[in-house]
Amino acid sequence: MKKNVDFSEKHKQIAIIAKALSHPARVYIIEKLISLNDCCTSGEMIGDIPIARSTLSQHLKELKYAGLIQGEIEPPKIKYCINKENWDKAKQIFNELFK
Amino acid sequence: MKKNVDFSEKHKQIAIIAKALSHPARVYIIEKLISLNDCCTSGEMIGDIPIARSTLSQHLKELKYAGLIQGEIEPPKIKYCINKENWDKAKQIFNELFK
DNA sequence: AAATTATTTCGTAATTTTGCGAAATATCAA
DNA sequence: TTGATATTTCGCAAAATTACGAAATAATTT
Repeated sequence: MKKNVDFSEKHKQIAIIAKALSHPARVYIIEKLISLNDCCTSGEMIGDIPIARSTLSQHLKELKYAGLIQGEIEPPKIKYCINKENWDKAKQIFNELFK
Repeated sequence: MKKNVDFSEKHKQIAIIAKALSHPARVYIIEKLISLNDCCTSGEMIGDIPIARSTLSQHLKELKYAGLIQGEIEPPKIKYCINKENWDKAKQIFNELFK
């Protein structure tokens, strides 16, 4: 006997973005990329935060999965950048919520 | 051997608020209270979402703990309301992030 | 080919989150 | 005082998150 209701798509979407921003490491990454207004490697981030490289890598992966960032390979480095399109969508959704 | 760095207070604060909003049930609760521009009991919420009463209660507790809502006892009901002061703070912080 | 550099993936452990139903709590009505 | 109403707390289980170090990958330099 299941209830004939579900969370709305909008509420799910907000939750997904909020979840992506629900760890200080991920907030740091996003703010870094925004404030630089440029891309950045994980090696350039690791010195600022108290976690291991492999853990940082996991957080980058999550942000990528959520669509908020993207990685550009530039051997032997990987430059991470804001995914502007999706970030703008997130912006809209949150500006609406916090209107 | 620990690194001599920590996440900034601001990044931690953003993460805490984002975490509070990282589940569709909690987004639903917040939006409900905002759109009503009024308070609301858990009984008035439960019909709209696919979770048990006890689970809803837990989500309300988390939002209360995060400071985003508050409960006003009006026996035998409890009316939940936005904590306007803290919601406005959250607004500021996120409007800054999504500027 | 071996070493170096930058980063990720793997394996694992500890902790937190999410969820439920049953039982508890508290107030009001009959 | 018994019953009805509204909601929470408890006990538990399943799943997800966070974290680390070791090993793997991939490209370049020596």
